[in-house]
Amino acid sequence: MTVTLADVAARAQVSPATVSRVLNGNYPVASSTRERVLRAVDELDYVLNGPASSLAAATSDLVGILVNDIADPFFGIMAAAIQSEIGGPGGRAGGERLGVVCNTGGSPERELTYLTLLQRQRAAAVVLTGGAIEDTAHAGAVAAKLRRLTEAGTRVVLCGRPPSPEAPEAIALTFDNRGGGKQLTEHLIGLGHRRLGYIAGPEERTTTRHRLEGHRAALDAHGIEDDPRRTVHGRYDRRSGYEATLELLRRDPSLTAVVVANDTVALGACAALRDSGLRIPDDVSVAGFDDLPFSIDAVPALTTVRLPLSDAGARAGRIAMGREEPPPGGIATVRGELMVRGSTGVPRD
Amino acid sequence: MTVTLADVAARAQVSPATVSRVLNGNYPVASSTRERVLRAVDELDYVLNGPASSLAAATSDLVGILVNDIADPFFGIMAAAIQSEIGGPGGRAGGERLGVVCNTGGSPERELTYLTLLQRQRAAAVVLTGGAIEDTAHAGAVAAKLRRLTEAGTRVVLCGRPPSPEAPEAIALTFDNRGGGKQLTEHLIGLGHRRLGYIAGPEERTTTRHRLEGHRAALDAHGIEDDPRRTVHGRYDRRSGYEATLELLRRDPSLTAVVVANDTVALGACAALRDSGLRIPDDVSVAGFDDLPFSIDAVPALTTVRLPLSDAGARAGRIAMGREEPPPGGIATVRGELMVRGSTGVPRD
DNA sequence: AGCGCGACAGCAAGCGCTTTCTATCTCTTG
DNA sequence: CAAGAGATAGAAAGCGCTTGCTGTCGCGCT
Repeated sequence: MTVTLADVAARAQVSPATVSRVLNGNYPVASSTRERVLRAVDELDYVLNGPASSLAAATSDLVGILVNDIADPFFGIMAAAIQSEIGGPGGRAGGERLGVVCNTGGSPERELTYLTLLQRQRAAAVVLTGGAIEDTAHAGAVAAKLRRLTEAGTRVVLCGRPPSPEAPEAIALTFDNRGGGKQLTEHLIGLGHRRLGYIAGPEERTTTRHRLEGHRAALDAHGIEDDPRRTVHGRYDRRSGYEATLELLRRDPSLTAVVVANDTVALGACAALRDSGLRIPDDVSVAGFDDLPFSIDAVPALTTVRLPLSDAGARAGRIAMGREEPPPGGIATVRGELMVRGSTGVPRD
Repeated sequence: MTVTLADVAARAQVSPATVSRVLNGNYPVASSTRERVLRAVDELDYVLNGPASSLAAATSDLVGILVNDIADPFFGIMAAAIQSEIGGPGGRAGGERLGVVCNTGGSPERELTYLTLLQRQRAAAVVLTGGAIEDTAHAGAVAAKLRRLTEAGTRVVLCGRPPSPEAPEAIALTFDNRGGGKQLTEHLIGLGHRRLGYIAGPEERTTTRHRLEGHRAALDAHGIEDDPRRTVHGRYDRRSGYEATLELLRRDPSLTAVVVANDTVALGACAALRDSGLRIPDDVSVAGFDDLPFSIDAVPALTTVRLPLSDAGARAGRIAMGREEPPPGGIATVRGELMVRGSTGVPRD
């Protein structure tokens, strides 16, 4: 048998109520009593029964963090930052919460399932990270779930994800993907490039769309025609970047620059260019996005847009814990910073 | 008020017991009744109360995954694999479990706290990944916790972590770090290197120690003296690799090869060498460990030891779910595979 | 001296589910 | 055709905790 509150109470010669109060510290208890109780807890090696506690108190100490791909440092970094603000001994005592990260793998069903599971656990808060899927039905279902969660007292925070008009209660910390994409392409145009390829992420994703829109806005602003054949979609992985680059090169060998969905994909693009006998940036410039840790180690180092992943995550975590005021209007835009490095240069000839 | 089982029962005109049985599917229910219940569930948009359910059933559907650094793909990849086997809609219906990853940040206290939190939640299983901290007191405390968890019916699996003699109930899938380290150094020795630097991970970590032991075993086997000045310890990050390399070079500029704790650190080492005007592998060969996705994109591509992170994680996940037999004796060693690539070559002159 | 009040401690009523034990009812089977 | 075997459904007793409500003191006031 495991030790229960009652066992501790018996040992400390007090009522279960008192033990509960000592443990929760939300009610006056004489210090002598408290000590007696704590000693008993220690001696019996008592561990609170979470489910029972959550049931009785109608709240739990779970905080869910949804990520699209936990193996991707983009999410890993955010998740680490969020979790560090959420609990365990990282935060100060009192609100000892269990920050749990759930990997949706980018699948709509899994996203919904996790949300349900979290709702079932009566989570204290939920943080959704990264781009959303742009499917009306799915977006509606998610919004409905978020609304339900909010109603049930769960705090909902979006981190690096655009606000949902259908779930306005959710606090949103959005990345300025459009602005970042624009900066990147403008940088390239400024260097003199006119024939730019674009390797986009998966379709139907807000992140993909926004970055691409920024790119197009830049082209447009400089009167460069946007040839649709110069854009290729793919997954957010290295392999995809490799293949997309080959495809782009096949379609138009005269490209002088390639703007890529993110750094991971950009690495694949670089590999494809090298394997095609092209030098970076002499023959083709390459630009990534996110500024993940390894990007500076690419050879040449990747020009990219740095997103303050860690800061944004930490802030989202604090908001989720109710430890920081939400931004006015419930929405804040987080900007990226253009990092010009060796992978971009003036076009050949 | 949120919807309860009783509400559903009323609506479906059955008893709460029947609703529970329909939901759990562990008791015969006439299909007409089942349908009526399911319809009611749907109409009322009912979501089970997890804590109540866990309390009554004395089990929960939580599975904890402890990682040292969630921002590190090494852990991210394992966590993704474990989680994919654990639940959400990834697995087949029935065992819908919430796989939650907890980031200890390599801190002993956080590790223990998370273990307690999971114990409190009456987790169904716990998977500990990555190297353990070699501190007698802490190891003892962890072992004690694991024993308690096991006693309480929580399945405990170690993935990429050596078995603990004090907690023999835990199933262990260990990486052959020693063997991998040895292979790497032997490869270098085979190429003709005699003055090898070694950049180790943090001290007091099993992974660090084992890889280093493998390195030394190889040196020893070939009669090469192990000059302690050729070994530097550091953290598992890029920065640390950069600094350690500079230090190594300062101590002995005649080094012709550097064996590094892992790929991330190796990237930093490469950067330091480049910044020092040394070519890889012409002047100095570099070898990493783990074969993370970006390692092949380093220039030159990193020679390293590939660990089947994903496979091992998946297997650990299945074992944790009781869906696969544990290895005989509860311990299995997972070997790495030497990947020879461009970053290692014959020594100069 | 009599009261009121603050500071503690305990009682007991749930929280929403699971599950054992029982009660029916419908079929087989001898 | 009676009786035992299944197949279903319900009643009710918790699971271990939290918390509103009741005491019970001891003490400062009037």
